[in-house]
Amino acid sequence: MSLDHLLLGALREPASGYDLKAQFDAAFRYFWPAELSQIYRTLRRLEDEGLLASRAAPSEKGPERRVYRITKRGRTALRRWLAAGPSVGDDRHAYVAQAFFLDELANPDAQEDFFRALHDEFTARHAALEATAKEWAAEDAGYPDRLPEAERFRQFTLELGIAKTETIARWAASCLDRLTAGRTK
Amino acid sequence: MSLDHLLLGALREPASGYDLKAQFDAAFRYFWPAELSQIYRTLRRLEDEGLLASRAAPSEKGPERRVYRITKRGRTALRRWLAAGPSVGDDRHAYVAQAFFLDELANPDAQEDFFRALHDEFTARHAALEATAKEWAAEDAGYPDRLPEAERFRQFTLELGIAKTETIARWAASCLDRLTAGRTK
DNA sequence: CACTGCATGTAACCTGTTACATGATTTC
DNA sequence: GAAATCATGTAACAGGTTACATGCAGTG
Repeated sequence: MSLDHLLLGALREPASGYDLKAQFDAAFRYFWPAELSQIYRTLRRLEDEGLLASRAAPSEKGPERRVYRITKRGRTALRRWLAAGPSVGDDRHAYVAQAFFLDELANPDAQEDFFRALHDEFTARHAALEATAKEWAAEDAGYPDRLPEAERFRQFTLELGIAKTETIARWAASCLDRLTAGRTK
Repeated sequence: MSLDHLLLGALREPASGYDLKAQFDAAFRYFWPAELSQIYRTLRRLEDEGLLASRAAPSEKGPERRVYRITKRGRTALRRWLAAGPSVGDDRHAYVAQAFFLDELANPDAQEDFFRALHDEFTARHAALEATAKEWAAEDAGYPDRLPEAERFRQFTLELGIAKTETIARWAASCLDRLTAGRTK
């Protein structure tokens, strides 16, 4: 049910499904991607449940927009979700499973390529998040301390992304080192 | 389709669905949990596709077992998956989304409780993985270097789990510090 | 005889992805 | 007039969860 609550959270400011998709791509992508079709479907359901309300609004360009806002009951549901404490679900990481079975790839070059590719991927993700942090730093006075409350929590989540991608990239590099060390010895 | 390949990987040694569930709970839980009902369903499909073969076998206790083994085509599919390079899917972490909206919880105590709970959770997970590493160290001679190849890769995945849980626990502690610092100031 | 562990499964449901359909407005 | 962007949706499918059903064998 997390998509429900993400939409409730995002709709503290009124927005259309299309707007929300943009927000997901820009800000939520790293911890909760979502497709437009799913967003629309969920918005309608949340309205049926009374957690959202919508009205039609003219668009500056293109067809009519349906703009959603959160209701009191929606806000209550959002707060209840937050107050229930962190919901730490399951991890599903196919690349870890691949690493687990990598001895099946008897060729040492292929094994090394695997960890090299992982290292490159997470180094790139790390760099992208660092770049975002720099943008935020340039925009907000008082960064990174003395931020307004909402920005502070957003800052926290960005920091986690940076720390995690760095950890994974470092791990991949260390695996690669040990694999190549075993060969040249 | 990752569950398919996890089962193929696990079935380099023949096993029943029930055995596999035990293996998922013991070893794969941290990167790919799976329910029995899903395992059974998938095993049957993989047999239909010719990637697995099964035979009935008597059980020492309880009803007859259905023991699966991987076929040549299955092994090829497994190798192809590994050789295709790391498949880095999407992350979906509800607790990060909660942190993102945590300003909605106006009460500072509740905000701090959130990060305290996160810290405790990941510290516990970290400790559990460290304990597993110690067990492995006690069992395997030549740990942590000079391990047989298969064990080495399992060791790598365990290390990643340890490093990631530590990173997250540290991040939560740092958020908590900054929240409390802001209050007493 | 009840309980626990072994062992296999079905059915209903929920969530998320992919492909497709529709149509308006602005830009080249 | 074609392409890009805005904007909303439907349908089919894939993957995962939950609840339930069945039945054997050993233990207290």
